[in-house]
Amino acid sequence: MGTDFQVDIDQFLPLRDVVFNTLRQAILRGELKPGERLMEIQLANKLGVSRTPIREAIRKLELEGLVLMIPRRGAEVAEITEKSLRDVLEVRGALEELAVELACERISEEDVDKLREAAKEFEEVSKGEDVTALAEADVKFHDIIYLATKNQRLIQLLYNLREQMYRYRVEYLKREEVHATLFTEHEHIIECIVRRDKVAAKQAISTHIDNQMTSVADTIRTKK
Amino acid sequence: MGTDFQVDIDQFLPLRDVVFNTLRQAILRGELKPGERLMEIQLANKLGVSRTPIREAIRKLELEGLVLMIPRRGAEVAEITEKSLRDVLEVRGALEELAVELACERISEEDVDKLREAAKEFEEVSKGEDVTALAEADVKFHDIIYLATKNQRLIQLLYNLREQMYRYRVEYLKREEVHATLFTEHEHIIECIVRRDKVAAKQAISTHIDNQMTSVADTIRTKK
DNA sequence: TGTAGGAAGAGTGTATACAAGATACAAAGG
DNA sequence: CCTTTGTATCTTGTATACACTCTTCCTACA
Repeated sequence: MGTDFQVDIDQFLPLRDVVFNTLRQAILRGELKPGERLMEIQLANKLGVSRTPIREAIRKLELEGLVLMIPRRGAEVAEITEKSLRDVLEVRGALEELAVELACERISEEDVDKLREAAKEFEEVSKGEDVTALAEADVKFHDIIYLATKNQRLIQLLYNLREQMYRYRVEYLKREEVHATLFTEHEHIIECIVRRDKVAAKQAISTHIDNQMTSVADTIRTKK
Repeated sequence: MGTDFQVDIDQFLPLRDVVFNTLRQAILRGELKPGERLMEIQLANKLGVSRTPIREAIRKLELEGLVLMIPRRGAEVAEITEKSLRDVLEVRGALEELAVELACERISEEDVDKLREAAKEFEEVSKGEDVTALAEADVKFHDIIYLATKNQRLIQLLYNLREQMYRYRVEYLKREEVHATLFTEHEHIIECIVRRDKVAAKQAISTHIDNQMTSVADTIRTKK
């Protein structure tokens, strides 16, 4: 009886981390636009904290390359150019290939089943209209592969690189004609992993990323 | 006539960056040992600054994974396990392969010449006893390849991954019997790049990294 | 003797205060 | 009319102060 005392986990997160996550999301989702200045007092007032947590959050954003520091002028949101996105995708491609390769070696039968489920769920969701849900289903699918690598450093880098493209990934998924292709690609990737066929798996994931690259490049050009 | 008034650029480095670099070096070179606590007041006194720059530096070290944050207890130097180094080397291997592949496509004739020079210099230095100089010569060689990729994100990641292994790399280079092998491998890599032979180049760099992995794993085991 | 309780100390988390550099604008001089 | 200089203001960089938590150790009581 009585209430379930569920602690709000955010309660225990230091403010700097709350601020960091907030700003990071805002930048990746395009709410804070490239070139926009991040002024400490202004942000502090807006978020209802002091300058200290703001500054500490900005230090992390700085190291992540999401903001550009100008001496004695503060931080501004880093520009995202087509070039910089291409750079990210090149790196991501290589690491995704590594990931499926390692997954072929290390994935458990259980996780293969999870992978099949995730692919199925992706197909289901793709029949609807909810692009955010679709993005999440896609994330879920790829996460299983990432985790199967058992390489913590790799997992962290892939999470990061994926988030860097959040905005553009959503644009990509808005194009309904790609949904079927994506599903087929997912199925193909699963097949390769089941057969533990590294070479084919790398090929498959590489195609998967290349398609995204082309689409993202288009999106950027037309949006500019 | 008159003097060139050249400003000391380091004069303008914010203290947080000085502290960040200092702590980073200390950790990577093993002066601050894994598990050791980084206490703010103590560090502040030692470095003659206040807690603020210390804290901001720690935020960056945190994001880089060099320190582990324990809530309300502060930062401690992250453990480096054999597993975590293997993880780093797996990732580094994949990115080095990407780098030579891109270098094959994008390197200029000029930079190929520089590469030859750097290899020669490495050979020269390897005749002496100065391990630090040898490490630097090796860095110089690989930097030329990195820069040839023209991929800023990749370059940054490779710099970072390399530094994470500074300690172990130096141990590796202390073993004189590997010097000749290294030189041969460098020569081979250059050949492949000159022929613009991506596949062979990837193979070559992969061997190069694998050798390091084996040696580093040995070093860790014996040191433990 | 062992354990519970509490007080003191140490250290982080957060806020604020102070210093100094950058910017913008206005006024003065050529 | 343009340039230059000075001043006011804004913002960052750094230091310090305060609050709160966790640990530790000592004491008192069972």
